[in-house]
Amino acid sequence: MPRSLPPLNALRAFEAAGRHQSFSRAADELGVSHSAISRHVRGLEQRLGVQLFREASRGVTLTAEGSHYLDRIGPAFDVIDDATDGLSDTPMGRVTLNSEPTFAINVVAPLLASFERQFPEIELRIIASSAMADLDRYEADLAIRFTRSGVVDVPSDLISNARVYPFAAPGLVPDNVLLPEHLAQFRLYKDRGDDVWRWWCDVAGFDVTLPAQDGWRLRSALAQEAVIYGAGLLMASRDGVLRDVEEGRLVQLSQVGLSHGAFHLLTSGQAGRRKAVRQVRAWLLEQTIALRDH
Amino acid sequence: MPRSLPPLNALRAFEAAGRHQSFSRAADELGVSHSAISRHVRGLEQRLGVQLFREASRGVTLTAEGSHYLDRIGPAFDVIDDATDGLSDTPMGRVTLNSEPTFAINVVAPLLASFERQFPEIELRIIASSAMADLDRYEADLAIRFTRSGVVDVPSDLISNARVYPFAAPGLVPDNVLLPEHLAQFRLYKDRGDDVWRWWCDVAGFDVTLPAQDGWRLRSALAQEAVIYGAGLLMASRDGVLRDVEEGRLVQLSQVGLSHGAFHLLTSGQAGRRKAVRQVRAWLLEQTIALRDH
DNA sequence: CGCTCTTGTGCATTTTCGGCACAAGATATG
DNA sequence: CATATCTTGTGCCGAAAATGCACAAGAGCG
Repeated sequence: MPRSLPPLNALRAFEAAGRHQSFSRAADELGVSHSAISRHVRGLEQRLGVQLFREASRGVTLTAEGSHYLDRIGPAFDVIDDATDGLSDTPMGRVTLNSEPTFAINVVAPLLASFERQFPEIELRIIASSAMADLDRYEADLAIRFTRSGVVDVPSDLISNARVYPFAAPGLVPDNVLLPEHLAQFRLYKDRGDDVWRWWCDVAGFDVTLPAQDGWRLRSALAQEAVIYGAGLLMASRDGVLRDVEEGRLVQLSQVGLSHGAFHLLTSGQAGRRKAVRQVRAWLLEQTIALRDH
Repeated sequence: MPRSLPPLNALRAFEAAGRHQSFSRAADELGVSHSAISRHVRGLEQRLGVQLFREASRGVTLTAEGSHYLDRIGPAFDVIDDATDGLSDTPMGRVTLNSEPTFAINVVAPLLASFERQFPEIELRIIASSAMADLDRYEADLAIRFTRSGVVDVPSDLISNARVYPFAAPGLVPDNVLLPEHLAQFRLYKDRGDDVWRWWCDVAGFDVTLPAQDGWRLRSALAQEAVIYGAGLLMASRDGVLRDVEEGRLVQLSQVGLSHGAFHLLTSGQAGRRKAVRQVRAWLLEQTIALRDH
C-alpha cells in the first residue's frame, strides 16, 4: 500500500482516541480491544516520528502536534463517514432470501404485499430451495434453514420453533378431537421428512401401530391442499398452516405439540452490513414473533 | 475495526483507481499489483452494496454513484495526505538534555561524536544551563542537576558522585604532591561555588589559613584552562577534568577526596516513555559509570 | 489498603493484504 | 485474420497486519 500514508486503520484509531481522550473509549467505539488501539497509536507515533499523546491520569491527552494533526484529519474522516453513509442510502436495494420451500410459501410469500408497501425501495427476491446457499459467496444475503438440533455455525436468529400438531379439515374427525383409533381410519400426511407421526404418538401417549407410509410427498403444498379437501390428517407446524387455520379450512386436532427442531434465519457476515439486508432481517423477525414458542 | 467504515485501504484503492480510471495505473501509483486494486475495489462494492465502476475498454469508468463518492472522499484523502506530510517535519527522534554547564562541556560534549555514530536517528540537543528546567512542561526531556544532599523529588538516576580533588599542571607542585604550604604559594581555583577548598583542607588535615578568594569564576572552563597553563591549583571533581588528566595536561595532587553532593540525571515521567529518551538515558548512564564512586 | 480504571506489552491466533500465475476480453497492428 | 498488447478477474498461497487474551503497572478513589 501507499508508502506515503501511514496505515489508515491506525489513523482511524488515533482519531477516535484523540476525540475521546481515551484508548478505552475509542476501543468501545471502534469495536476492538484497548490493546489494539494502543498498538495502533504507538505504531503511528513510531512511524511518523512524532509523539501524539502523553499520559494523563485516567486516559491520555493530546500533545500540541497531536492536537493539530487531529484538527486536520478529524474533519476528513467525518467527510468519509458522511460520504459512505450517503452511499448506503442508495443500496443495490435487492435482497436475496434463500428459504426452505414450505416456509417460503406459507410464511413469507403471504407477507410480500405488506413488505412491498412498507419497503418500496427494496426488491426482495425469494428463492425457495432446500439446498444450502453459500452466504459467504453471495449466493444469497439471507437464508432460512431448518435444523433439528438448533446448533447453527453461522450468524443466525431463531425465526420459528413452533411445535408440530395434527390438523385436519373441520368435521373430518368427530368433535375435531384426535383419538388413537382415528389414525388407522385416515391417511396420514406430514410437512417434513421425519417420522413425526410416530414421534407425536409417543408424546401424546397413543399406543397404536401406524400404517406404513405410502408415497409421502416431500414438503408439498399439494398434501396440505389434499388435507383441506378431506383426504386425511396432516402433521405440521403452525407456521405452515397458519393462514388455512385462520380462514377455517383446517382445524388443530390436539393441544399436544411435538418439539421438532427450528427454523433459523441465517445472515451473511458481509451482506449483513448492508442497510437493506438489515431491514429485511428485522422485518422478518418482527413478522414471525408468533411463530416462536418461549 | 469500525463497523461503519469500510477498510480504508480499500477506499484508498478506490480513490486512486477512480482518479486514474484504471486499476493498473492506480496500482503503479500505490505500489501494489493490479490484482490488489481489483480485489479492494470489488470488495468495497460488495460491502457497500453499490457498484462504483463499470468496465470500459482498456480500463474502467466510474458509475454515477462512484463518481459522486469520489468527489467527496478525494478531497478528504488530500487533507489526510497534507496533514501527515506536515507532521513528518517534527521528528520524534529529538531529545533535549538540559545540563549543568560544566557537566555538559566536560562530560557530555566530548562524547557527542560517539553518540551520533551510535544513534544516527536521534538528534540530541544539549542546553547548558543552571536553571532548573520544568520537565513536566516539556522544556526538556532529560536534565542533569547537581545536588548536595542527594535527595531528588523526581525520577532520577545518580550519574556522578565523584569526590572533588586538587589538580594542577604537571610539575607546578614539586613531585606533584600537595603540601599545606603550597596553598599559600598558588592561586586557588575551583569548579563550583561552595567553599570546597576550605572543606577539603579540613578533610585532608591541613591546618592552614586560606587566602581570601578573589574574583572566583563560576564554573568557568576558563579557570580550568588557566590552571592548565600553570596559573594555580584547581579543586574539581574528576568528571570535569577527566580528559585533561588523561591527556597529561593536569595531574591529581592528592588521593584525598571530598564528598560533595552528586549529579543526577532527571527524567520526565512522560518523555521517559519515549524510546529515544530511554535510549539517551541508558547511554548516558553507561558512559558515566567511571564517574560513580561506590 | 484494596479496588477500579487505564494503558502497555508478550504471545499466539486470526484476518487481511498482496503477489504470482494464469485466464479472458477488447483493441491495435501487420 | 492472426498475433500482440493491454487491462481486469481470480484461485491459491504466503506474508503482513490486526487483534484478543492475559497479565503487569501506575494512578486515583473511598
